[in-house]
Amino acid sequence: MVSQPQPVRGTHDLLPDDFRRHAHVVGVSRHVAARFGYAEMATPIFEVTEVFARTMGETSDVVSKEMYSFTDKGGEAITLRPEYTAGICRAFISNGLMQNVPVKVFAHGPMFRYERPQKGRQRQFHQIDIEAIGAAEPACDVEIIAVGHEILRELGLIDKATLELNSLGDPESRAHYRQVLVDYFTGHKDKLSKDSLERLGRNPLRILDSKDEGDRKIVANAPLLEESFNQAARDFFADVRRGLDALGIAYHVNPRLVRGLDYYTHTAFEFTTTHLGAQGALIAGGRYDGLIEQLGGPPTPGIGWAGGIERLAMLAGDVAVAVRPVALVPIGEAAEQAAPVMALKLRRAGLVVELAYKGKVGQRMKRADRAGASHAILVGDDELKAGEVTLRDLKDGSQEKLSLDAALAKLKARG
RNA sequence: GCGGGCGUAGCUCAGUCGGUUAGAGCGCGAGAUUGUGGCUCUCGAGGUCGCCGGUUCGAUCCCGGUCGCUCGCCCCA
Repeated sequence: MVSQPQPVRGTHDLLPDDFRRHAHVVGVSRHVAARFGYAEMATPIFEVTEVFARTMGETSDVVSKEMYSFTDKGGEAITLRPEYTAGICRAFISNGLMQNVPVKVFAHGPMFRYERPQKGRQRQFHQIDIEAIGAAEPACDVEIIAVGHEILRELGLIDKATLELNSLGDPESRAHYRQVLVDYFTGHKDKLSKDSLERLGRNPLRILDSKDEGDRKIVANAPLLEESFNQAARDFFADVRRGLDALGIAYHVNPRLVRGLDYYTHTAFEFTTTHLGAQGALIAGGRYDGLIEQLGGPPTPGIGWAGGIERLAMLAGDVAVAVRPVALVPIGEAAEQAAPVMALKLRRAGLVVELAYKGKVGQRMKRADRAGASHAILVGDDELKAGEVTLRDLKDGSQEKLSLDAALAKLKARG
């Protein structure tokens, strides 16, 4: 036997049951987003590598080791998108959308990161994404977080999630804090873990998040971010918290919450869960006021978040099939000929019809049952001649003879 | 990229202290029931025991490698 093809490591097929769960997450998100005034859009699945390299920071893990990059036949450096934000910001610039601010959008689709797969982590995975570009007010931060909160609520996951909140301050505050931190940790250089020593040069804020025992002791006495805040940063964060309080959205201020990507400022947040092993983040995002400018656009504030569809779907669990079908079971030559026409008529009327075209009557009924049909419509040659069908309720086994139109009316009435 | 665990039927898993025909449940197919599904009973199909190599008279079992999955680290949705 020839060796059988396998999916590429870290990729997965979405069989109908999986797909239904995914579609449910996307569907709920889309509707909630629409109610908040976010319009759906999409950008290409790949971009010029520069788009991600410039926005996410050369030193971030995503850019330095996780990108699916290749050179196309025209010699262009291309990368499969590892996240949505950069692409949407690029689209904002390319399409001159600065005329339309604030641009509030919802998007979803596959993302690609070359990582070691784990539970809730794949190389091709899917995200829902919300962005509000051109809004600098804390009210927008509150709204963005509220969208995520509502989505989790409608998915029935709000009890499994915690909102972690922090502020990284404005660029001035953040830069100041970075220096303070570097100074502090440099003083404890000899006691830092190897990983954190690495972070010191690359992304010192990350050390705050370290899981290493020794690091944690040093971190415990580290200067706090908010001590570096200027008045503007302080006021902004207070406004965001007030807004969340007003909406009754519970959160936990976590001073150690820092984002991996360089472009974040001010509000940073994560809806986390303890139900997915090492992968806690369900939805994560924050404000990125300098990003558009970094990409070559005009100075434009922005804020957004991304949510992992696989993770959300895993937690949300099974989703029932929306509509149970009706099985049309022809018996005999003439009925077989007539059945497709009858089925089409029912389908045009809006019913979901499973046409049983194989096997003996018993087998056809068995298939009807397995397809989850609520009713079976049996048509024999004699019934056909009489202009009748037998409508059988598969739940209680009751059945009656009536015209196809009458059966249709009855099924429609039941919904 | 680093470390641990695991790969036996479509699925969930037994099993062989290394020995001839590798099992169960579920699912699938046929029949009991030639115009009636679910329940029951009978029968059946389906496996190079992940792959390659080594040790051995003999390997699904032991060893090495490899691929895949999984858990954790890094990082992230």
